[in-house]
Amino acid sequence: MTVTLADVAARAQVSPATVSRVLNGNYPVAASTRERVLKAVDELDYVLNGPASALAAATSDLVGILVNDIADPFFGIMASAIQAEIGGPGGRAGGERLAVVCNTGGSPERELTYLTLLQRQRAAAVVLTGGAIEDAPHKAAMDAKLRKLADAGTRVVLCGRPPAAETGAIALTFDNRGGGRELTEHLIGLGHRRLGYIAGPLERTTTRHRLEGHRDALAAHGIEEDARWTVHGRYDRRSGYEATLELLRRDPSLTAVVAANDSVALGACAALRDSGLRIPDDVSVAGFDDLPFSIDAVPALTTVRLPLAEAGARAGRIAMGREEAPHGGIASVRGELMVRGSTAGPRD
Amino acid sequence: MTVTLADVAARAQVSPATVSRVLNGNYPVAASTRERVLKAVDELDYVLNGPASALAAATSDLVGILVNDIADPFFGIMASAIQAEIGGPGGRAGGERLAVVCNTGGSPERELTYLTLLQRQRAAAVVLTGGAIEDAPHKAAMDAKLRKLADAGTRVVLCGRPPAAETGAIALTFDNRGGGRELTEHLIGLGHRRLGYIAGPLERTTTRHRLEGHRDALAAHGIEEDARWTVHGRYDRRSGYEATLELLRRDPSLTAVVAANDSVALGACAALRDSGLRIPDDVSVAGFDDLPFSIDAVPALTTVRLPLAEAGARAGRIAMGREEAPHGGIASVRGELMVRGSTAGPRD
DNA sequence: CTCTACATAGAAAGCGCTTGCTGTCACGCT
DNA sequence: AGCGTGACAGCAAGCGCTTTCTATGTAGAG
Repeated sequence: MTVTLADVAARAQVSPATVSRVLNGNYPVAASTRERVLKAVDELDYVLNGPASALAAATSDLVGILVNDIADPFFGIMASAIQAEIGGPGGRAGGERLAVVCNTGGSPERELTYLTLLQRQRAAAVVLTGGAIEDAPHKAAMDAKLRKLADAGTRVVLCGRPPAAETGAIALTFDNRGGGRELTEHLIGLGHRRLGYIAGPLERTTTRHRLEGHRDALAAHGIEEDARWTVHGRYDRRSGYEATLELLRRDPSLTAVVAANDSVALGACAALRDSGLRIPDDVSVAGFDDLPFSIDAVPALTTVRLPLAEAGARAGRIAMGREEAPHGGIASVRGELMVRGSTAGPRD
Repeated sequence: MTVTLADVAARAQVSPATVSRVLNGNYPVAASTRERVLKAVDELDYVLNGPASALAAATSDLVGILVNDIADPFFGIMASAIQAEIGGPGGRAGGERLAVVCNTGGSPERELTYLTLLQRQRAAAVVLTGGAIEDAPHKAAMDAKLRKLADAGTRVVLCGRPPAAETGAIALTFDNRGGGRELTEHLIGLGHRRLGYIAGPLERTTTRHRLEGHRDALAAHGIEEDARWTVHGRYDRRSGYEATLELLRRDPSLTAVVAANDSVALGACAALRDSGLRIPDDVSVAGFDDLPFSIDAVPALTTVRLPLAEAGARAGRIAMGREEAPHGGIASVRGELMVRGSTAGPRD
């Protein structure tokens, strides 16, 4: 049968209480006793029963990380950074924590369900990554859930997601709007006047913010936007490919294409090439995020670098209470424009 | 305070046992009673206490997924597929399970520690992805651990990892050797006779298998390998870049470079370009895995496609007991050679 | 040499849930 | 009418651990 605390206690000739104290190390235990206990633990190959201690202590060492798509490096990088700070094994933090990465697939229901599951596990903290969904009822439900989690003592941190007022959640928000503006301004500065924009899914805050930044830039430079210049799609390569063809169909005179993110931009590049257009000679292309592969595109992608790993690490530390939350519980994280080969002045 | 089962029972005017049974749904409960209970649950906003039920039922709904690097799409894709099958929220499987993605960072200790943590949580299943580490003591420790997990009722599945004999683990192994052989044979078929090989870290089984396949192919065609043609590095772009420069330094007459995986291949491409060499005109390049971005390289990468998502899904189903394990507990998953623009006949 | 104080160790009461076993009805059969 | 039989519902005993409170032994203080 499975070895229990009591077995260890018996073997070490001490009470279960003592064994527990040795294992948790927060109560004075004489060195000799401790040693005896440790020896028994080792000999019996004892492994603590997680659920039992969680129940008794009313705390758990699980930390939830919600991501839209773990197969996407955008989330993978953040998750990795968060997890490193959570201090799974190897982390410097004392107690070993288990990071639970939950893949919502961008679905509102799953987002909520995962939160419930985490609440059920009495998670020590929860980090939500990536943009939120802009649906009033869903947002209300999420906020209520977050509030409840926070009330139950779970630390809630938003990483790359807009603040959720009144929920007690700490927010590290990406300045998508600023990045979008800067990127488009760069293109305008190069002389572009007819810019296509491949946006992400309509209902995501990230999509809206980046698009707003783009439009802000256009407006600031007196460029009137043509409704045909914006196409919505998903945040993936395929979508970028198709959207670009659509854009080209609508207005073949576009001299630049701004994509919702790097994957979309790569798809755009492929579509342009397949259409016989050269980058950046005929059409400039810009992405967003600066994922690792973006520099390997040919030509290398001009994009806005988001400090994914840094933000994730910070979110992780805050979740662990190892770093103070930003003032007001909200911090904006800026992106950095990376100008590379995929953008240049228009031909005409 | 927090709402407990008893509170719900009181409100619904039934015993705690009945509430539990309604919630777990595996015991006959009259429809009217069930309704009353559900109503109370809803009204009180009750959330089951995970640790408590895990303790009482001696089972948990946690499933561990061990990956080397969650930021790497190779693992991200598998993790995503596994998770989808595990049936987190939205999964068709009945009980909702929480996937715990553990990032080992390729470290043996962390691998082991995570396994202990999972054992502590009494995980329902554990899926280990990617190659194993070839260190006898570590392998022994891992096997012992896996054996223990299996004995405790945790289903253990290896996905893309060599079988671990006598541990009771089901293995879905990638045929890295076969893929490596096929890839190099393709190059040889094109006429290449001087092939550089950028291998991964020495201590990984994946590295060895792919390299062995490469050498098998060389041997089969009577090509004597020059020791200078193999360089070891990490499985990342950077490493590929540096290794390629090293390879070029050692033997500038190489006409092809075979990389340990696609990221490395991308780095190799960059290094070649930076060295003024054209791909594939001057040097052919081949990768491995066929990650999504590989097709976007210019020229598109010739590589061996590994059915990551399919294998992950299968592993997930097996872990959930939703699919029968392969005969003998071991199945080999083949890769498929994808010939694209980055390889062509040598110039001379 | 007695008394107080401190450092440890143990006893025992739960933590919130599951489940085997024991009722209790209401039927329908003989 | 009597009773076997299901279909439900409840009782109560834990699951394995943490932690408060209490007991004990020893050392320094008076």
